[in-house]
Amino acid sequence: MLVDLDYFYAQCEEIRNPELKNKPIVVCVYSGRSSDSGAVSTCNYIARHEGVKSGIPIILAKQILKNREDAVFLPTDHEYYEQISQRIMNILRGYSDAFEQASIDEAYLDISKTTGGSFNIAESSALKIQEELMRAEKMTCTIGIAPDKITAKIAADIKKPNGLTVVRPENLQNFLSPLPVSKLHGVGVKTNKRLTELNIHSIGDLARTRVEKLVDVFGKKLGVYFYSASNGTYHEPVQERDNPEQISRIATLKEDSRDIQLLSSIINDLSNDLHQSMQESGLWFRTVSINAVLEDLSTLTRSKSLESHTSEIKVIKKMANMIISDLLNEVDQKKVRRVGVKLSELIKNRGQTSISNFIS
DNA sequence: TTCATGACCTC
DNA sequence: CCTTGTGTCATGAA
Repeated sequence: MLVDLDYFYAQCEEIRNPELKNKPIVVCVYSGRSSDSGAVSTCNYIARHEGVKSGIPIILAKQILKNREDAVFLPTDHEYYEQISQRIMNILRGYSDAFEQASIDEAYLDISKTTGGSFNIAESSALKIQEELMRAEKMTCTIGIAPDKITAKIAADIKKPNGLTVVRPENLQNFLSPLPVSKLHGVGVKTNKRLTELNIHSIGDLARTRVEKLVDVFGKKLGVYFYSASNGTYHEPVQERDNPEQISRIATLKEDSRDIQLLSSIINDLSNDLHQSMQESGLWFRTVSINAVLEDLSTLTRSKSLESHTSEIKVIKKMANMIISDLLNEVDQKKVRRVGVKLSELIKNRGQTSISNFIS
């Protein structure tokens, strides 16, 4: 079962302030370059019906909604959404044999045992979940149920918001085969184009393609994945995600620059933020990366690794500053538009009690 | 094998 | 007109 919380950030805002419920709500990530620079994170369905969607520039959303005087534009309040998410995830976990939170607003539940494999029982569990989330948090969600994670996710996409779609094993092939390959998790614009060039349009087309050919074109992992997912034989288990692999912060500069003083101070802020978050979760790092988006929107990454893990803020700043000055030299005249710091090769530190310490 | 990097994807 | 954050994989060099 895949549970997807509907238009999550915007719905959180509706819950905080129910008066907004009959207005178009647009939750925005403001970049600070100019008053309305930035992009739309999420919006409610009233805004969607007018043509607003995730990812478009805020200024374009304002254009689209210029005749809706009731439109509301809000900045993201991640802490608040996180609190609601955590409470809901705890409720959902209670319905599952195994639980996997995929993002702030999505979770997979293995319900094989609790339902004894019955899709009818699964369907009524889904309705119960929807009732409970409404009662406890006033939140709607959309649920997909299927024999595997990939199909459950596609199923949830069929009817939303507040929807429920069940794909039973006997309908699996018929459900999947007519769908466009772009419905598959992992097929974005680029991959879709490559598949189209191979005359592979539907998931059925993909299922009929020899796995050797897919591996040839897309590599081992993706090729095998496409083959099993399209044939409904993707059997990856639902499993709790452990510590993150990496943690990063990124900022957009007020204006493009290559002033090392300025860049350095931004990097220090990002480093402080990262360090705090590492402390809270008891993580140590071994690799520091700098990600830069230049004025021409090209991006590049540079990284350095230590011999052993550490949690020292001084080390983050020192490495990050070394990398950024090298990087400025490398790109000679180009200015920087955005800069980010990433810590990776993470481990849970000693002294912090956790299951992972006992495993290793 | 490990490291560094870019491409791509998702939300 | 162009945000933020997390993750996977392929590739080539060390």
